[in-house]
Formats: sequence, C-alpha cells, structure tokens
Amino acid sequence: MRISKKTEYGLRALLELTAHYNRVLLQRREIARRQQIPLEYLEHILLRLRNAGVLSSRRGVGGGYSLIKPPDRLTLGQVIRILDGPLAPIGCVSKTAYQKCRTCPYARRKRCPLQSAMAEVRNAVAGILDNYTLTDFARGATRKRVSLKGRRSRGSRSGE
Amino acid sequence: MRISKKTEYGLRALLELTAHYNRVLLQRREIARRQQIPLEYLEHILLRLRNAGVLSSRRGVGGGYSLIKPPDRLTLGQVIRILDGPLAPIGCVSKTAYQKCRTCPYARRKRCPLQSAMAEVRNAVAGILDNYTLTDFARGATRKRVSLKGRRSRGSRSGE
DNA sequence: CCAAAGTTGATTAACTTAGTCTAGATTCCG
DNA sequence: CGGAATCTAGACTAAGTTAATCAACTTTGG
Repeated sequence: MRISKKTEYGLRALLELTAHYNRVLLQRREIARRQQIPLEYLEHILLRLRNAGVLSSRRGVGGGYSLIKPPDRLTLGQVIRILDGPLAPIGCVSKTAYQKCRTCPYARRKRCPLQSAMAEVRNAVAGILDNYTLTDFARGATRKRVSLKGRRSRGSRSGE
Repeated sequence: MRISKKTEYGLRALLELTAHYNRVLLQRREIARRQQIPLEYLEHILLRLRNAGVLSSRRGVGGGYSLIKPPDRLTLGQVIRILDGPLAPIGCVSKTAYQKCRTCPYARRKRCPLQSAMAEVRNAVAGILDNYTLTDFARGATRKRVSLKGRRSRGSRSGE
C-alpha cells in the first residue's frame, strides 16, 4: 500500500508551490534544493503535473512553475492519482479507473468478499485524501479539516 | 496504493481454507482450481503463509493445507503484511515497519505535513483491515463487524 | 544574440512482479 | 518395500516499474 518516491517528491514540491501561491514563480532548482529532491528527477514530476493541468510554467529567464488553481481547490487524492494511479487496492473497486475482474470466480455473482473488503479500504482512503486540500496539507493539518459540506458541493471529492 | 496479485491470490486462497476450517485438508490443486490461481504460483504463496505461521501443511497422500488458528483470530491486515509488506503509505508512519525518513527536510522538526496526512491514511486502513477477520471476509461482510471491543482486548489490531 | 530556464525523450541499473520449472522430501497405501 | 500423491525449496525468467541521469532542444527576457 505504498506511495512511490515520485508521489512523495511531487507532494513535497507542491508544498513549496503552495507556500508561494500568487507570489513569484518557483524554479525547479529552488524546489529541489529546499525539499532535497534530485533535480533531474523533479523535472519529470513537475512536467507531469503540468501536463495534468495542475501547474503552469514559463520558460526562460525568470521562468518557473506555479499552481494553476488555488491550493484549496486541489486535493492530495487528485495529485496521487496523477502520479501513482488509482487509490483503490484493486481495479474492480476503483471509481476513477474501474477494471472488471477477469479471472475472479466471484466475478458474476453479487458479492465478492475481496471486493467488499477492498471497497471499504478504498472508500476510507479516498474519503481522507479527496478531502485533504493542499492548503490543509501545507498547514500540516492532522486536526479535522474544514467543512466537508462546502467542499462536497464542488463534486470530485470521493471519486478515487 | 494497490495490493499485489500475490496478496489477492493469498486472500482468495484463505477464503477456501476458511470454508474448510476443521474439515479435511485442502490441497493446492483444489484451491487453485476453485479460485483460478496458477498452481505453481499458488505454491509460493501457501508456503509463505505457512512459514509465517498462518497455515500448517502435511505432505504425502491425503496431505494439504489448513489454517492453524481459527479464522476469527486472523485478520486481513496480518495477511496483507505477510504477503505485501506494511500497510502504511510511507515508512515513517508505519507502526510495524517504521523507517526514519532520511532526506526529508522535516525529519528533525515536530510536524511533517506528509507524515500527518499519511498517518491519517495508515490509521484508517489499519483500522479497517486489522479488524477484518477471515470470518468476516468469508461472510462477504460489508456491514459492521463484530464488537471491536472484544477483539481489541486481544491486542495486535491496529499495529500496521 | 545569449544566457537562463523549462521541455522532451533516450537510457540505465536495480528491483519487483508474476510466473515456470525441476529436483527433492514426506506420507500413505497396498 | 515400492510407488503414487503431495508438499518443499530454490533456481530461473520475462516483463514491468522505480528512481534516476543525460543530452539535446525550445522559449523567453534583456
């Protein structure tokens, strides 16, 4: 149930970008230095986040990266899915990347025990990560996070 | 956040062994057939579970595998840790396989944002899987499982 | 124009996953 | 005892993933 280094680095990079939201552009070099991430590897990660519509960038002198959306509009769940893939432990309980079980002997029956158990896990994980914004994250929030209600109305919050 | 095929197969095999608890020994061949698992691969998995003290086996004619402990004394969390390793998304929040963060710039400070978030996930996952017994599992239980209290007193239930 | 910065893709070493295969050790039965 | 059934153990492999590294671009600002 691990997250990859890529995701770890990506989240740590977003921590810096959150702190600089609406200020100067942040350069990879600076992010790498502050978070102790190998520069060339960080490149890939930032690019991927850029291509996924999370970051914008400008090249050339004074260039760098910045968040496209305000940090309270982006959740850890979204970021982890971009870098690591679905949150669900198995494909047949994923809501964002569902895959039919091919060989499972329960595939045609109503209840698959593995599916029940894993669905519970996926819902718990998605329930946390899809409600954990970058703002919460940067705050180091362990305590309860802001009104789920307000955020729920925006959709996208539990679609592992 | 995936579980491996190995773990999936292992859990499905345990489903069969749970159904046969206290009855005849179950042979690999039979388990493989019923759960559609490649026989030779299943061997490894059963062996690993055996070496971890979960299964006992007998060779020769009429041999096979069986659970050592009653199925309500073994949880999905325990099994997944044996086959896939710790439940925690990152080492520094694992309770059963803690590893100090080496390069994390927050390593020396009180609060690491990543640690806070991932601890929440690990606690949620362990909370589910360490209270999900094979009995629950075989029952396909999605509904609330038996008194946590009773089981809590046995220890070992949240030590991802 | 040129230096600073991002973009892209190729390459790599180590590891993991998901198997397969072979040879051996036990056990039971006749 | 002999042999069939069954588990045990470990070597081997092909494909994929992870965590990088490197080099050659393109864009931008001054």
